[in-house]
Amino acid sequence: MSGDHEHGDSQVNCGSKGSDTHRHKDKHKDKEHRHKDHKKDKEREKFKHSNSEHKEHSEKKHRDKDKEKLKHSDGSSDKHREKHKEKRREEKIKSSHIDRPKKEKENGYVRDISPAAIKSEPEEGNGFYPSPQYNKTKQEYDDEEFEYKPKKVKTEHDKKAKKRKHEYEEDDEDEDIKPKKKTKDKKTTEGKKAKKEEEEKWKWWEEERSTDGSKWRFLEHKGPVFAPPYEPLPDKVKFYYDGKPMKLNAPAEEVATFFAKMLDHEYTTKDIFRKNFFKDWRKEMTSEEKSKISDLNKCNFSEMSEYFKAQSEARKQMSKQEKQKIKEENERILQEYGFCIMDNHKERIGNFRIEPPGLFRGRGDHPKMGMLKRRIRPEDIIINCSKDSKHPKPPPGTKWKEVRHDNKVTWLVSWTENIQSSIKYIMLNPSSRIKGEKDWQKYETARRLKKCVDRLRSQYRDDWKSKEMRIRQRAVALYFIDKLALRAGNEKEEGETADTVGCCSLRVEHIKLYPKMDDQEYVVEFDFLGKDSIRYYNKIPVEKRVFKNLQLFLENKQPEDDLFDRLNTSILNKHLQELMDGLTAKVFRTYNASITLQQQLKELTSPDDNVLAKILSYNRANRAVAILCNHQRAPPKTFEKSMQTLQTKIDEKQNQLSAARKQLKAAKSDHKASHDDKSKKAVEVKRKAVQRIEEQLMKLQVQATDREENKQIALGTSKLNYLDPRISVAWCKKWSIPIEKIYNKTQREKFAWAIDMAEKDYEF
DNA sequence: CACTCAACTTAGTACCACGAAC
DNA sequence: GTTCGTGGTACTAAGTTGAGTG
Repeated sequence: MSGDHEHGDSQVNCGSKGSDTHRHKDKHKDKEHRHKDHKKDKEREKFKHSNSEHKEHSEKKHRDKDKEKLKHSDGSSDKHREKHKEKRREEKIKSSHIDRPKKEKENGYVRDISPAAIKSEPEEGNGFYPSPQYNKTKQEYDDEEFEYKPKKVKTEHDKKAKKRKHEYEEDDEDEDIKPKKKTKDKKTTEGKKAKKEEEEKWKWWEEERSTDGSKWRFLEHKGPVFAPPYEPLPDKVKFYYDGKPMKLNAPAEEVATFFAKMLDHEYTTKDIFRKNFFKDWRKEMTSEEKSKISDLNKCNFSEMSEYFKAQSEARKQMSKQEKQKIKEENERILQEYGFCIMDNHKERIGNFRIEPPGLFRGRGDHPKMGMLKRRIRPEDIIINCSKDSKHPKPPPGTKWKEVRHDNKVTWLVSWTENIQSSIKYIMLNPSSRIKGEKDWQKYETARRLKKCVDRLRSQYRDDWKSKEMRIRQRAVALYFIDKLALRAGNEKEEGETADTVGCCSLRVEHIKLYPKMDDQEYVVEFDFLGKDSIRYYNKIPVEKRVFKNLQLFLENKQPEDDLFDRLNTSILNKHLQELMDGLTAKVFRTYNASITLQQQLKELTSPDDNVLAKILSYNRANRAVAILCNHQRAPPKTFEKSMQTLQTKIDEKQNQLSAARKQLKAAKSDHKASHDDKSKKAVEVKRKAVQRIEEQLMKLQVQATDREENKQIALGTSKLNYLDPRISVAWCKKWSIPIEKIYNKTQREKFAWAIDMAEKDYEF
């Protein structure tokens, strides 16, 4: 059998990302660049998949081949992808991924996600977390399935408003969405302070939601805050071209300052960056400037750069008063522009400042890095607000592009950005009702998935055997999304963005198959750049059937061909929608993240631990999720050093401890000798001292462990976006941990709904 | 379908204010 | 008082999703 597929191994090759992209771990270095014969590729495409027979599926084989299956050849859907590939092949050869600190999943946390892994325990201080869905027993699955019961909101709120059911989806019976008038009336009569306080306490989650698709009924705001106008450089600060000073006109000078400000960033050494910058810069020049300045290498921005450095230095040196003044001014702007009135409530706006002009910095190997992000003017701005509200005024002498009154959307201001021509928005803060409701709903959808995930899993397992290629691909992709928490993976337009992929857009070059690896069978090695060009690297054993399917998918393909050539996110999501209302690929991430947290908390929290140790356990549980979701960060620049100082402290403490112990011993023998009260007291005192130092030491050690484990893991993203906050709240309540230890102020604001409603027995 | 666009969520990083350490 | 280190935030890029269109 396997004989048929042995080519899989040699042929599948992660060629192109090359060592430049992933420079560290030697083990990934072995990739070769094998996209030599580009010209042939196109032709090969035509023939691809021509021999897709498989012994492995011999029973079905006959039915398979002439039908759908392996029905690669009708290829209509392949077509559109072709055009990109050529280019990719060429570019890849030299493409060097931008030199951001490389991050890898390979940090000692690679999870064992083999189905067999039932157990999960942190391993010698070096976290080791199994796949979420497999660390429970079958029994657990069964139990959980129907255990869920909607919980009541705190009783004292019950009378206030008609309660929404906790089950979001079920509350569409009676509609009675009258604005809570009383709030408003009070507000207008009372002072600002009182109003603010009241707003902070507004429990939107106890009110009815609108069901007609409108997002609000009333919306009033002050519009955006524009970037400050350009201030030309003082004459003494000169720009030199080819060694000669040259005064630039304001527009060109401004763009030059953008570059000057980035001078010590390595971005400015990148060819693409420089090329894009120079091209856009020239557009701002007068024809005279344009004719003179023809080579970026002859440009000397250093005086400008020095000037800005001096300025920022001066800013740091400002007196307290000056700083205070600036702070106050910012506060004033915040008060004026940072809030809006939405449906009788004053709500915080997320980003009320328009993005200032500058040079575009994409992430990863972005083809557009260095391009000029142009200044946004009032004429570019679309305002969205209520018809009957006081409309925001454009700055004197200017006009808005448009004022509209669309309550089917949540944004207040939008404009089109010039790099990708995408639309940017000003929206509300996460603490707002409109964001909170959505967030809550997201977790409810994930909980619904929990109820039917078993069904779905057995379904996709069945589909691995389908005779239709598209269904097999869909099923394998879904398996990855579920098991590995991969993102959906939309297609992207080549040349517009960095070359990154998600599940559906994985290419042949991104996986390697190992029928055997060490003591494991059917190992798949993933190595690709995901969102934000963060590397995903993982080796996992998969089920045989998956493995065989992958071999099938890889047949006769080139490294740059799509692994799932008969699948895209739209197909996948349509399928998911049929399986469960509201189900999309990303729900799996939410679900798996949250369920993992819950399980890990259960497993890792020891009742006897003190608060500190419990928090460490929480962080570890959180970390398991971050690892699952591949949330990485650059190790802080000061990491080594700060670890060092911490270690020094620990050593000191240890010395202290042994000294204290000695003293205790001495006191004890003293007491033995004399047996008097005084010596007894001394013993007690010493004992206490030892205890105290032990505690301090432990605290330090916990801190060190936590920090070490966190070196390149970012907890924030999962905490903010994937973990049902009610799990954390419940955990805090259960173990009497102050919520402040888990969520900072901003987070508490965002999760106010959860903090208010979750009790200690909350089950995700 | 394929393709585009709009809207909204998710993401990492730069930077700075603030409190601890000196 | 000054420096140091760090948590919190602001910023904005980069995803996902679904609707509309031809």
